[in-house]
Amino acid sequence: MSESVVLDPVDLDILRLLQNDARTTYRDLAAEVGVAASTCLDRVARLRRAGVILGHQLRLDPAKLGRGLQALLMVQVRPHRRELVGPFVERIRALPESRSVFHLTGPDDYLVHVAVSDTADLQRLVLDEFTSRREVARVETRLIFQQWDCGPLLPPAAG
Amino acid sequence: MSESVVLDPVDLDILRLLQNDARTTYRDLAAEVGVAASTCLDRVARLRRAGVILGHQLRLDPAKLGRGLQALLMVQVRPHRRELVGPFVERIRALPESRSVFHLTGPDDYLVHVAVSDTADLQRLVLDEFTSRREVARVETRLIFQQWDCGPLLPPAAG
DNA sequence: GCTGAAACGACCCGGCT
DNA sequence: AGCCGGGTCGTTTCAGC
Repeated sequence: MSESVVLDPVDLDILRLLQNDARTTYRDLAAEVGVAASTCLDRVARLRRAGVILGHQLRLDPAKLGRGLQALLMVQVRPHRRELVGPFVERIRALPESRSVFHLTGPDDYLVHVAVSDTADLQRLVLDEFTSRREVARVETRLIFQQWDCGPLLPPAAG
Repeated sequence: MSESVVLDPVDLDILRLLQNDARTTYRDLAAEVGVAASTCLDRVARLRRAGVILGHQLRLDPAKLGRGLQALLMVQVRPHRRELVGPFVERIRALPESRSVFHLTGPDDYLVHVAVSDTADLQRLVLDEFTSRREVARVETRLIFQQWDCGPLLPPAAG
């Protein structure tokens, strides 16, 4: 499923540029990477088919949508068995406050990134949707002061 | 900076659809939400100007790029002063392995989401880029088994 | 906010290296 | 095979209503 794909420098340039702005036209792309526009089209289609490109996503500002407070919830689910954690994850994913969910190694089984209106909203979320659940053994809440996104995700230098 | 913006049901529908596929054409968008294509264009431009829409991003599969292992690093930076943490964050952001960085409340000051090739690569990253730094007091590494993205980020129901 | 028309970009195809 | 160039068609975009 996740076999590595052979990517030449042109592919990497294309990905690098599209990571900055996924709406860059093939014409501009072509001018930057030094091939014809139609070739860019072919390359992108190939990367899409190969599963390297998963999709185009809109990045929104949570604060502008009335969700100015973000937090990470570290959750222990006990007992940690498939028939319990499957429904748990699906319930959490369906919450409008959830942004992403991680299943982790370590003492905390899950980490949930949430965006809420304020601390009262956060308290409600934690109490009603997490600690009230029988399978949730423990929740630790960490507020997010600030978040940074990092440079484009690209393969190791060695190729 | 992050004042809330007035969004009517048409704006919300547009955001909801674009979150699913940011490449939906204005023509299709218009048909779905029940306004003219040019109106959709105006709405999106307005949402962009208002800062609700931050940008269009390509979602890539880290595994396909030779980064099949992801982890969260919880980092204590001591002393936790501006002149130390500013450069620390910038250095971490510049690493090709970094995906995002969070400044948090709680015992761990920073959480860093990284994507690496394998455990050897992760060990190298932790030893060379984190624990070897004087300002890094402690690093706790949690592997990511699985990650889920959640539904579209939208305002609280009350509107 | 809609309509229609002009400009623009995406995309397909046939030939070329 | 992969790359290019042009032609066609759909989309975006803007002026006027």
